[in-house]
Amino acid sequence: MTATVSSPAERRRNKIRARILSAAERVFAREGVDGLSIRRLAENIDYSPAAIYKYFKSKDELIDELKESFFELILESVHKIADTSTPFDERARDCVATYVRIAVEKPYHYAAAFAGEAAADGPAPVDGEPGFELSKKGQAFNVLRGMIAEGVEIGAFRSKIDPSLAAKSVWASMHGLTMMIVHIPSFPALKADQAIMSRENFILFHADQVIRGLEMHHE
Amino acid sequence: MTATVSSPAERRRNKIRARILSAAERVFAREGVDGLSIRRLAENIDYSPAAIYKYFKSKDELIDELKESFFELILESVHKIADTSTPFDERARDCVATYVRIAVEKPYHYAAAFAGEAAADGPAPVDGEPGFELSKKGQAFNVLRGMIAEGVEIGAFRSKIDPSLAAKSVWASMHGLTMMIVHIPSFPALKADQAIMSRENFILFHADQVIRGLEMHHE
DNA sequence: TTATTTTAGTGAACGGTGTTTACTTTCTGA
DNA sequence: TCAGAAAGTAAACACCGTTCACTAAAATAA
Repeated sequence: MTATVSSPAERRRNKIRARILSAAERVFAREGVDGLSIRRLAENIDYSPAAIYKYFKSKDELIDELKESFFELILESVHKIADTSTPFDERARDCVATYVRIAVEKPYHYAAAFAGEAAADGPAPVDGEPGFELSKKGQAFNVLRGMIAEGVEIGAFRSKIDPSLAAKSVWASMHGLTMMIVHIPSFPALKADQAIMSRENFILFHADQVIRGLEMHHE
Repeated sequence: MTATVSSPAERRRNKIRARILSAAERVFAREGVDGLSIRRLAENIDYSPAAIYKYFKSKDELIDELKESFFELILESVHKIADTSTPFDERARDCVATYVRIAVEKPYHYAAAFAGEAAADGPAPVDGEPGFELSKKGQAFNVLRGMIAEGVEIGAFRSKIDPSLAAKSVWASMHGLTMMIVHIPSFPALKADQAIMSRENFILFHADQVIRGLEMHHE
């Protein structure tokens, strides 16, 4: 279908670019941004350090691509669940829980995806700013907003809720849990004299808690 | 009252240590952990870089002290509100909102306080592990747990809630909002066609949302 | 007071980082 | 075929945290 617009040279170039990225991905997933140095990376793929700069403007740009494709993974997974036909409550809970689960599997990716922004590429786009809607992160946010709008429509959530606003609040809450788990390996450990809750169950508990904040109160 | 256990030498030493810390604090608050280099710091206070190591074992140790005294500030502020006699609902909301406000005033401190842990000093202590109760972070957590326990006692919160567990969930939610604001300067921006909510109001909205998750549902 | 030991502070170096520049080689399009 | 672009490199620049051998000064013991 798609005409082969790429020349052989171009294809070879993309292949090497991809090889660099995949080598970077391996190191980054295991050791994070500090463990990944241009020099080590270059040695891994048998190039000189300077060669990397023929393919990427900077280390930041390289890592940005890793982060973006990581969020693509999250987006796919969440989308898959959002499109299910399971009952709304369950679906909503699974959605947010999945977000956390995937993120926790690649802690360095997730942490870096947020940590880098303030310093680097200038202020990161948020909902309502150009660029956000296009980013994978932005698309994931839109899925979340859609679900909340659906909840309001079917009467599960309070009617005065603004989906955009609520989505940000829910996102913040799930982001917080994720960061906690990512940064504090033993989270959520509990005192010896109390019932120990597994991480998986805590994720569900937290998701329930967050969703409950949106629900109708029949008083 | 307190006997002067410190020799003149010791006092002078502490004074220089404090001068190093305060110079570090200034740079760190403005430029974060990456902007603060031992070499720059040494130049600021007219010492050689090596001199710093007579007072601190490593850069990490120095920064740990900045983080700890930052959380002392948070703890103080939250404690002050928790001990008020204002109505419970309001008090709870102010408590969590204050946590976010203080954190946002020193974004680099807050981010570093969590980001550093996974890599550096070994796994950070959580509730139930030795060391946590003593840290300022741990003490702040205990204030939060106390408030939730009070809410359960007076019947404002669902009775089946375990305060320790719920406190972790609430903490995660507020942590998430804080991180969002810290990392994404324009958070929570909204679309042009929607009502724009100020950061301050969003913090309160989020706090309400989180607390609502704990409340009794009268169905 | 003198002799000894501890402490404060330093300059130079080690091994590491991201990045740039000047240069050569290789490939490609006309 | 041949000019020009692109791929790749070695060497350097300007940083970084940290250590080590060393001197000078202060505290302690005799």
